[in-house]
Amino acid sequence: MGRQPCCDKVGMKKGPWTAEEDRKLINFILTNGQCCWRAVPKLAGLLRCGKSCRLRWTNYLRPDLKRGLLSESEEQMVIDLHAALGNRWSKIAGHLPGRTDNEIKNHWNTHIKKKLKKMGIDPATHKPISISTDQEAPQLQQESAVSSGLSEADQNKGNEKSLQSAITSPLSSTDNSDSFCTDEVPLIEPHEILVHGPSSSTSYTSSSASSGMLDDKQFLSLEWPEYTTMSIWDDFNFWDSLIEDSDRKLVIDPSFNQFSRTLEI
DNA sequence: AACCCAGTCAACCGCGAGGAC
DNA sequence: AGTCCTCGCGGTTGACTGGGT
Repeated sequence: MGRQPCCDKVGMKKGPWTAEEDRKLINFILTNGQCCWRAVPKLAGLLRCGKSCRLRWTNYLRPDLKRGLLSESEEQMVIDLHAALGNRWSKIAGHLPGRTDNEIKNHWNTHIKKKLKKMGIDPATHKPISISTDQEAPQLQQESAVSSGLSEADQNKGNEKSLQSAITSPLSSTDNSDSFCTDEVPLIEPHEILVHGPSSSTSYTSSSASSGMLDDKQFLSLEWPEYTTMSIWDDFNFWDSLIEDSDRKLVIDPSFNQFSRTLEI
């Protein structure tokens, strides 16, 4: 029996997403939550396969995504995690809140690989490419290991274990109690996304929002605002605009995995 | 101005894991 | 136990962009 295609390719649209498609998908997910992806395009009125919808959402439309280049500390963390985990991008992404596996993978292939090679480090093994030809490499590698808290022995054996030491100093947290288990992909749990109101900082946390949880009664039905132009993120980040709006909170309904924008009463 | 080329990144493809039946 | 289905992952592709000539 042949493998079934992920979708009926006839009539399916491919290629870049249009603003209208984005709007439809966002609308649908905000209204219905993330359910069976296969059903999403049909229900949302999209001529896309479910896989494409899921990818678009997770890699681009999700509200908890950071945009822009990885910071130095994020980059260092990617290097450390890659040394421990290899090309397990989703695991690596799990330790970098707001970053996607695709984003990290791309960044690795386009920036970090080159950077490491320049430093005389083999990006695949994280070892010096050639000690005789590049005297800088050992020192640099040592620096890297020191900064990450990984000993060479750690790197050579028990990668999963050594990772623990690497990830207990995540950029995202000064409190180690919040560090992630390596086997867990700490995608932001719905109940964890919360934009604080005027009383707190404008930033939102993906690691611990317990102190800011809202009562269920505070959820109000969502009305997606009328952004009529192209990709609503292109000129400004819509979610940021929500965040910065001190009168509103952005939360996800924990029971339905459903986004709701709530008004602070 | 036109062309070429390398870099970047969004999106696609195919596979494996895991759950339901 | 076997089959089917869905989802998620990692590798790859290809469109787009900016710099160089």
